Amino acid sequence: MSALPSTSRGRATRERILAAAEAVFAELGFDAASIVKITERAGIGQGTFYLYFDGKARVFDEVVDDLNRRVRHAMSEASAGAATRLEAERRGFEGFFRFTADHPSLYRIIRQAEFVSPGALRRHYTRIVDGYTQGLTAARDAGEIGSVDPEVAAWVLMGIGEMIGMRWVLWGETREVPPAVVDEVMAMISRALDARPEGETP
Amino acid sequence: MSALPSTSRGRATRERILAAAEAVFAELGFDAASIVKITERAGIGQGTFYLYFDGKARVFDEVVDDLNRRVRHAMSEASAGAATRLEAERRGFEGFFRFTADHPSLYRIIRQAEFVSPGALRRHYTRIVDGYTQGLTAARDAGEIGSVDPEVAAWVLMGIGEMIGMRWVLWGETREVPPAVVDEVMAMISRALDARPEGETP
Amino acid sequence: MSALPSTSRGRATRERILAAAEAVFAELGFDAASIVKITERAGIGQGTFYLYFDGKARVFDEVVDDLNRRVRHAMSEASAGAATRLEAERRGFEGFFRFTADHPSLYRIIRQAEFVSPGALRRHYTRIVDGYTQGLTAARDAGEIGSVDPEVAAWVLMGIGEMIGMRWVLWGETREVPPAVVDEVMAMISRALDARPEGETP
Amino acid sequence: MSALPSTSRGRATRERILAAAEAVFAELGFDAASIVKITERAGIGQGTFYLYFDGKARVFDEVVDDLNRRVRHAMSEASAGAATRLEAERRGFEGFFRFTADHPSLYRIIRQAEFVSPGALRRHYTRIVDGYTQGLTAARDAGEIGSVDPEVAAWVLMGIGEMIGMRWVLWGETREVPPAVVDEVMAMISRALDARPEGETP
DNA sequence: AATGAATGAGAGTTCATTCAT
DNA sequence: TATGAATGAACTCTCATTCAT
Repeated sequence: MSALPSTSRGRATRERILAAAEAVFAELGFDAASIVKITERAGIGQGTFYLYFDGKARVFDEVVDDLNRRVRHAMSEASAGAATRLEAERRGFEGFFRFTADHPSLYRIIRQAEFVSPGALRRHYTRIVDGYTQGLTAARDAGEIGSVDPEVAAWVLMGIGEMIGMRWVLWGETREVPPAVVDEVMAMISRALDARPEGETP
Repeated sequence: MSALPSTSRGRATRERILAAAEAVFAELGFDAASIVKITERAGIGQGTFYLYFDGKARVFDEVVDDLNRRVRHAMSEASAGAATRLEAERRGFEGFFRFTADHPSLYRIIRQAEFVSPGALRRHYTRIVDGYTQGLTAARDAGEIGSVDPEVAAWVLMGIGEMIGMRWVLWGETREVPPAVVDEVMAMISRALDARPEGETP
Repeated sequence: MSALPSTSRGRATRERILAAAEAVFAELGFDAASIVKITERAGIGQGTFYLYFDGKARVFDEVVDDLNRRVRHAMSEASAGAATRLEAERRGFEGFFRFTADHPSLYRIIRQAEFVSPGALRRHYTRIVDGYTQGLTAARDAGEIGSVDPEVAAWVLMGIGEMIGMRWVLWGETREVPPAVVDEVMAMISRALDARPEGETP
Repeated sequence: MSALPSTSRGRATRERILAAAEAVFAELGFDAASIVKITERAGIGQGTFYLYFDGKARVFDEVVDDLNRRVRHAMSEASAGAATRLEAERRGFEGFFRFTADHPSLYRIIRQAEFVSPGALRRHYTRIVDGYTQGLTAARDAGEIGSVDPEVAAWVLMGIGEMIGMRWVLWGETREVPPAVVDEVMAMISRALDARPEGETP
């Protein structure tokens, strides 16, 4: 039975466990990650772990939720203040790629989520997609893009982001998506969405 | 040290193990899948397993390779005989979705590959993408599509296929991608690739 | 090192722990009973426990002693004022059965005593038997019963009480020894002790 | 999942585990007995244990059943060939005391049964008592003893045997019930059952 | 007098792998 | 070619106890 810590010392311990867990999960994967490894990295005793979490699966859930929150924050931060939807999209993508580069753990951890807690992967993607869908709906209503189905388009964007990030950030030599590739991708997305050049009306 | 079987009986045993392994991996994931479960489903003794495979990770590798071969076969089968590149693309996608629906194991198994044998996931995607790249290069040279970068476009397509398949085949109620969604996706892809209407020259 | 409490608040805390421990031991047994469970039921912090007792085994000892004291009290209360030794015996048995029915914990806890603190079980039985022995010695000297060996007879009575209580109180449907059974048992005991009818001299 | 051994080697291993478990349970009690201690004494690996038993509680059950079978066998062996019921009873008791002296484990193990597997203790006593009940019923019908209720009498005898055995075999200095005590007890039982001297008719 | 966070030893259990048959 | 009994390292998790506050 894990309890929420009531002292500031307890709160600090909890944070240390969470951070250690994220690192170990990213490095070894859920299965190979053991409580011993997590507590060792957190610099605490094994028993202490169970004071804060009910088990390995529970920390994992929290780590996933945490990453999800942070990646969405990074994306909305990045796209804030963009003039057009397309510009927002581009900056959002760039924010996503940057976050991926800084936290390769995202991919490694997220991809295991499905087996650990059913629905976690879907929840993760859906939360991000929802943001896209809202933006695309607004853009379509404003005439910035053609009459695409916002939900379908949102999942399409999600897939593109995932795969491009994986290919160039995770597997590429430069650990970042080269500007030329971003340009190419954005051009394709722009056409796919039937985006109007700035100021033009349909 | 496992050896390739020389008798037909041996070959049959090997196949039984492979099939059992795929089923068990799909059902339980790599880690929860145990040799006992695999051998029990294959109807053989535990020791027999090691006559054919050097360990759990090795069967897993073969299962992944096998699935990869089969999904690519399904896609090329489906797109064979299409008049245009876009038509081929559409049929390929449909073949991919169908295979996914028939073998949900694909997603479940592939996603674990990364932690089991490093590079397996990348190899899987790269093989499929290579097919796309060749097709797109030919299409571009033939003027069927605009002057997109074939490799970037191929990864974009891969991402779209993955995510749409996951969203509608795995998580959708109908366990298949609704035709309307396929249409919408194909329309977006068509625009993204700057595809010329049939017979038109740039 | 635990100390006897000097304040009334301390004394109250000690009692709360003792009561909680008895309940938890009866419910779960010595081993499954944990300090956390005991302190939770007592409504105190874990550390507080060690202010009053040196460890789990020590509280257990006190609980056993306490139960022993209470069961002997219940028996002597019940038999007080009986005219003959046999009547006293009958009432004592009835008191014992009643106590057992009210505190099934007695059996459960006593039976574990042996492994927790060596000698505890023997001490428990010996204390009760001593009471019997005294009574029987007096009865024999007064000619109320035949010339049986008081100690042997006392252990015989102890065994009968234990087993009859277990059989009918613990395992019986009515959770009490039916009067007919008590009658039958008392008749057997009466004959065994060669008890003289009231007023008769040998 | 434990399986019955199919080879003679397997059968031998199972026996070794059972014997080791009985010894360790008797020495340390159920809780303090650990799988490591049992397997060490059996001279096998820890994992091997689980090939034959599903867990600690299961071996315990088998050990209890085994002891019960053996004690009943010892008692019926001892009383076989007795001329009268009372003689049979005496010899049965002596057999019981002897078995207890040879296997002090009986008491120590049996007494824990209740907490380990509910009903085990009751089952143990009931099986022995059933034997008594049959004998007493026959004796009553043959006029060897008075018209006592056989079931009540049987539990009374069970209780006497238990307590006398505990007091003199387990806790006595001689580790056996002194003949004088046996005589005294048998005299009491004889009177309690209203046993007729041989050849006499009621 | 009271607390509860922290600990680490040890519990039961699983499983990939080996090897004598 | 096939077997399955045996293994021991490693796993998750519990808990009596300590101690700074």
